[in-house]
Amino acid sequence: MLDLSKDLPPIESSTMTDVVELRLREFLKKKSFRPGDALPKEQELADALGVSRNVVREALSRLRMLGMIESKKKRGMILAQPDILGSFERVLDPLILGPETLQDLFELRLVLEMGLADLIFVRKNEEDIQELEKIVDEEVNQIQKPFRVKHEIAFHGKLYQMTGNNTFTRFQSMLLPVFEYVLDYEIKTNGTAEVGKVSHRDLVQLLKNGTPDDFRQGMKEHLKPHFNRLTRE
Amino acid sequence: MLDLSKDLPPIESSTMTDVVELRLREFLKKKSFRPGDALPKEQELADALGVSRNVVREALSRLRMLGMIESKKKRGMILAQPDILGSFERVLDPLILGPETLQDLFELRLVLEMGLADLIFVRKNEEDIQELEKIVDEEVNQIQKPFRVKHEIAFHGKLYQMTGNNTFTRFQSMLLPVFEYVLDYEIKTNGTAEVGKVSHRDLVQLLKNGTPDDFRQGMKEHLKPHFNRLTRE
DNA sequence: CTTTGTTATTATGTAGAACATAACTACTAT
DNA sequence: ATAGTAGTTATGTTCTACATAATAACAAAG
Repeated sequence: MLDLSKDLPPIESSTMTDVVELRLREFLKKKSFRPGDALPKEQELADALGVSRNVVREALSRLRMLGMIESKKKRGMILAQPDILGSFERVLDPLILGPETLQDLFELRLVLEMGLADLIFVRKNEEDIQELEKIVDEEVNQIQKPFRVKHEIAFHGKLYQMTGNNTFTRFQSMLLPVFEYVLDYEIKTNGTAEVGKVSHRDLVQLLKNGTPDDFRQGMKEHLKPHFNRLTRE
Repeated sequence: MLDLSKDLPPIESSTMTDVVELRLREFLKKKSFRPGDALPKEQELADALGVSRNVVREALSRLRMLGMIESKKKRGMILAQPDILGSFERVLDPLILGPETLQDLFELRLVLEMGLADLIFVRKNEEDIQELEKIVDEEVNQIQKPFRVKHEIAFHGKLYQMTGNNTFTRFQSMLLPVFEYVLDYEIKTNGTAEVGKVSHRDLVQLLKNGTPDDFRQGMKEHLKPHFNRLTRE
């Protein structure tokens, strides 16, 4: 018997709302509105598109969630600068995401931290180093799990922040629950989460006296246990 | 005169739809539904929340866009695996994003490509190398701009694909318009976009015979012109 | 003449009812 | 047992109506 589902994939019927959402996004791009520009009112859009105001509102509600538009009571709607990470935030829940995606995100973290070195060295300053040292100092003798996690977050979070790249920083803080989740899973299955040979303190030293490549090598050692878990797909 | 807008930030009144969207997301997490589980029907949600079905639908429309739920005509709604990059895709338009965000994303690319080395070496195989060589061969003598961009995309895109990480690959292809935009801007202002000393062909050689760190060093040289543009914030 | 209070206007926010439609169920007929 | 039929139901869509807040225009007051 031949596999029908291969030759005849189920038709995906998009709803009016889907179409309107797409059309509106195209409209915003094509007209090359500038942020702050006023948009046509809902009823006008509905009339032009030939759908009910309700459908238009559902589509607009989506764009509003993405931050592409803002609506004020009488003034109408205005184009806004969308928040690229806002929608990310809503979806990034370890309990909802599938295991493949979680693995992808975990790998993303490894790649990011390995690639950060150059940017950090361009942007770092004395205060940053001092703050890192402070974090490391508080870390001593705190080996219980909740504290370790807290310092792990503080240390690596500070590294992202040192890039001066706000998108990075927010991205990292959003990915944190994912890392924690994967780590917990790792502990449950492997018994314990190994720790790399290079400590946070070592990394700070490399940051002060080393080159970007030195720091990157240190980071690689620090993350080694995680890298060892990577499989050939 | 003191700056009133500092001391008295405008109150942000969230609409019912915003609240309902939040409540629904909490509801989905709290009840720990599994993907595929059926959700209460719209009218029940509306009654429970004490709002009109219209508001619930606007909120559901958002979740549907995020891929968190799917609706079928009679069967009701079911929880789905959200697509973390889907919403990204809608927003990632260089014409809409602000210059700071574009800069952030450009830096993200540099960080990613510097960090990819280890993952690539874990996952690479003979076919990948051959395909890369093929891309490089076609590259020769094609120095007109559209062709150069095309090969640039083909080569670096293949690198991402070699990670076997689907999230990376999609991410990269979505970021492409941003890179192109920034590069065009660079050419317009600086006259021309410089090219690093290490060519694509060199990188392939490093991939075949070198270590991850060799490859990374090569990539750094390859991207050097871009790194040189980084400012101390 | 500027500031304050009032009113009218208007576009979004919210509600409710109604019908269309697709998908599912159960029954029926041959 | 298969195909055809009718009934049921939850989402998709439309329409109407009203609440509400922001704005403008104007009137009143110092």
